[in-house]
Amino acid sequence: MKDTDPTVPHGLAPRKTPVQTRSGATVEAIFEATIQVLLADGATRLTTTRVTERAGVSVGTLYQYFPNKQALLFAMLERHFDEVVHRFEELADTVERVCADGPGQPIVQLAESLADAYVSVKVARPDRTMAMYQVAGAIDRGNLAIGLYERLKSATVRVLAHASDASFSNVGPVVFTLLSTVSGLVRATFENPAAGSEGWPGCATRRPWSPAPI
Amino acid sequence: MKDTDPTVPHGLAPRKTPVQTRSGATVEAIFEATIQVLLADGATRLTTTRVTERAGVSVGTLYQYFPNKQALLFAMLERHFDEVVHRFEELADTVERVCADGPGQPIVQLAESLADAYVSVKVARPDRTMAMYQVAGAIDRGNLAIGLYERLKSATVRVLAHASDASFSNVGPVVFTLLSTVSGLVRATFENPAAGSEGWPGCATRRPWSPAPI
DNA sequence: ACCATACCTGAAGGATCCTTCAACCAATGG
DNA sequence: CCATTGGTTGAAGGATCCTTCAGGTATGGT
Repeated sequence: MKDTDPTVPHGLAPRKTPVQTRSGATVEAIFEATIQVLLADGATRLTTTRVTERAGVSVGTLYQYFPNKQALLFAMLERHFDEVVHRFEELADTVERVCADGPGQPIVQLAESLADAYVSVKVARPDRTMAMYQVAGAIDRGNLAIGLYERLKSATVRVLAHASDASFSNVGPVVFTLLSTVSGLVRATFENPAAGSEGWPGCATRRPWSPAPI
Repeated sequence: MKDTDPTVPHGLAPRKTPVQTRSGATVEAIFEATIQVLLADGATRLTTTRVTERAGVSVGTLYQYFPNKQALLFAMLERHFDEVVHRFEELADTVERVCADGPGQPIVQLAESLADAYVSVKVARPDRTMAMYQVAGAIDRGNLAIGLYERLKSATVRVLAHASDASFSNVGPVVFTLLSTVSGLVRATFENPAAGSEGWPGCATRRPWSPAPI
């Protein structure tokens, strides 16, 4: 009965969902261990055995919840992304409530709120953010975001609709550009802490290297 | 005597450089095959055997030029990035020649030229661009760009210096932001052709999926 | 306290994969 | 034309890695 969700690529759906509290903690430990292994050993050395060892459980346990390694990574990606989406929807709700029947807010302020929402999720868990960057390329994201991106987009549109000094005839490109540039800047900053903070007032540069945008 | 270049991480330096034309073609074929395998089978299925099969050479040949798989990917990344840098330096030369002792150009135009330079390299070889995105996360980029990013930065600074209507007290953050946002937008467009072109006047949307910014 | 279920274990099968090396072919220049 | 150096081959060793499954343990509702 599983593996029917059209938004999840074939063979990547979780095998079962934890029902007892113990197993809930187990899956959580596996997720956390995956991040640690990813940051410590890199994506190429990410192994089901290494993950389960670090999580303090047996390999078989992992395969109880995920049909294969890809499914584990996919689930992590989905979870992380869902958090961003959720944060955006919260912001949209707030903005709608505040600007219920007022004049709205300046577009600059709305854009800053959106950027803040995005950054806040990333900064809250830098390790997870970095881990996601590592696997994002190697994963078959397929139609991961076919629904998730739509939600992100509509939340953004809802926010942008309350601009007091701007209105968009077609928001599509606007939203895409906004999200792409913000995520690009954030990603570059995470991956190049040296170059990212260098020269910025009040930012201390620590690491002496600076890989650049591919 | 090899593996002494401080800008190349330990163990990732090429074993030897082709000297005859035949071997030059071989290495080129290996690079090309790597891209194809990357796009066809994904990063996780990228295998030295698969690459050499597709390149029409033997496995041993690959290991004659690269000490290991990582080194091959690293060399590709370096080569691709070097092309971007080169394109930027060309642009800087051109701008300096044109604005030799004139009033310079509007900052908007200079920024557009820079963006164009970046995009032109990416668009010239979409396959290679996509391949780079796939491996960029999984590769130990280490100090890949410690020198390469400096060149990219200084070329950008040289261009920006000829703005007729702007001057920057510290260009560091400006350059970083410019490059990060442009690369972010380009990457998102490459990875999400649907969402990237949707709603843009004169852009035909083809694919029905749209993974979003991680 | 008891039992149906949920959950966990970890050795082992089977499948790749990375890398080497000894033997063999091709080119270049004197 | 021949010797030297450059280039290629591909089977095989050794190392992981993914995934399963039969057997055992914990949980929580009754």
